[in-house]
Amino acid sequence: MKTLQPAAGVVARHLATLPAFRGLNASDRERIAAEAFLRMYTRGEALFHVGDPATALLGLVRGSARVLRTRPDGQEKVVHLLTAPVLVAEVPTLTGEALPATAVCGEDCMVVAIPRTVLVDAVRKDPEFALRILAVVFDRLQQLTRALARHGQRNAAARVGAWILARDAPSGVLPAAKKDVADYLGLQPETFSRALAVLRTEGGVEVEGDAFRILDRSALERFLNTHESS
Amino acid sequence: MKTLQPAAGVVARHLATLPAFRGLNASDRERIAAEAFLRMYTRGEALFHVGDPATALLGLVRGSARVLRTRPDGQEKVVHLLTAPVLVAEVPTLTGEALPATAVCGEDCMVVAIPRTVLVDAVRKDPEFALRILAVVFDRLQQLTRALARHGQRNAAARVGAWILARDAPSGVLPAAKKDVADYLGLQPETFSRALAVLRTEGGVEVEGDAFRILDRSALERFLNTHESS
DNA sequence: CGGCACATTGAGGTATGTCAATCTTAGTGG
DNA sequence: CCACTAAGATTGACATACCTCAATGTGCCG
Repeated sequence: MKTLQPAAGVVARHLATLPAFRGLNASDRERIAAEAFLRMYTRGEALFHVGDPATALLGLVRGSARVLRTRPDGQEKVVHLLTAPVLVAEVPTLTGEALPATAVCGEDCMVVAIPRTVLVDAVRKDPEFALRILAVVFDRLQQLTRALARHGQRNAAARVGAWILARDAPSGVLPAAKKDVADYLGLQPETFSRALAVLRTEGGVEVEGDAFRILDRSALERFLNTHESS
Repeated sequence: MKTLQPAAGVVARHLATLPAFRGLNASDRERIAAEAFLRMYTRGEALFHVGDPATALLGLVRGSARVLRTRPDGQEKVVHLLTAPVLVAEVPTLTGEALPATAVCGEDCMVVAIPRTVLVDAVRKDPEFALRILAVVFDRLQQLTRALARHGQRNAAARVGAWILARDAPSGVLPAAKKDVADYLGLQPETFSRALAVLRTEGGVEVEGDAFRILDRSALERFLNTHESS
């Protein structure tokens, strides 16, 4: 990890890319940016570990990361896949709780770190800002309940297909190594691999390395509909 | 659904049982209570439906309910099991989003409904209150990520055992019909039933009807440890 | 260029889903 | 208050999708 001292305004520009900060007026943003830090992380480095005090809200402005939860038996499960721009650890930072999970960079990342005190002040001064943060959290809750509803549901191929469709982009790059995406979807790497093979032949999806492309969206939707139930 | 006109102070007393409102000082609580409603629902009745506008925060003060998410194919999945006292729909109420799920009473319920405007005012006037709400939301996020991490993990019996252990009570009553608990845990009713049978013989757990009791906590923990992996 | 982690493909076992029949419980109405 | 009815719970038999183990292929980073 390396902390940068960027020119004034640079941090503010990065802030502006983040949800919840986009809606802020420019002067408030600059005020916050003045007290924030810019940090660089390298692939594989941890943004934070379970149990760490939440000293700052992190805005992931470049790169991607995975959030891991450690189970009693020591195994780790991917519970989130993060792609910039996105907020991380906003809730524990506000409530003062310890961080409940570990986050690891999937590639080199740039992060805007906003110290807890600065964030809490911002919420106190501007309740609307608190509501914007809540909107972000709401989104996260939605995603989680969706993921939960999806889990154990459908066969592996349909689950993967639904996830690709939910990415809402005709083409793109997997936000993590396949084994981590597999873990996130609750599958073994082998099953994930086979599921992709099925989607290639029947689902109108092209996958090469970590790049994917939806060749035939309607074919994919049809495939999902014909594999609705478990 | 039936709306009551209780004596002054009654609503305030119910409010005081709810997380996030407990910490409020008495006068603020009374002010909010004066503008809140008390509602009674009967078993099987819906507290709200997906897509409804979130007009009020609901404080479930008596009874229990299940929160359902409808999948594209029309099937429903239990994503939360609620037991009083607990807040429902606080986030969409604050952010003004539509309700993302449906909630159905598992038994007769009593609910304190706090109109959106009253809640938003309270948050605006008292940032500390906003943070307390965030703490509640944080808890929910935690539960969801835990549930997600648990899902697809371990065999059925271990998953059920872990859930019972997480209830954190030596004995109690299932918060919903077995089929709904099963659904919540991502299992078929039959599998759930068999899992309970295993826990009875090997896990030191007694189950009769909807009542359960942990006869031998260490036996249960040992059982879970020996069935760690999937 | 070499080593290692990841990805893919194959084969086989098993836990869980599915279908079906019986038993129990709770809610309804006489 | 009791009998009736329907929904839920349980148990068994069977099918299958996924996990596991293993071997090979591929790409990336040092």
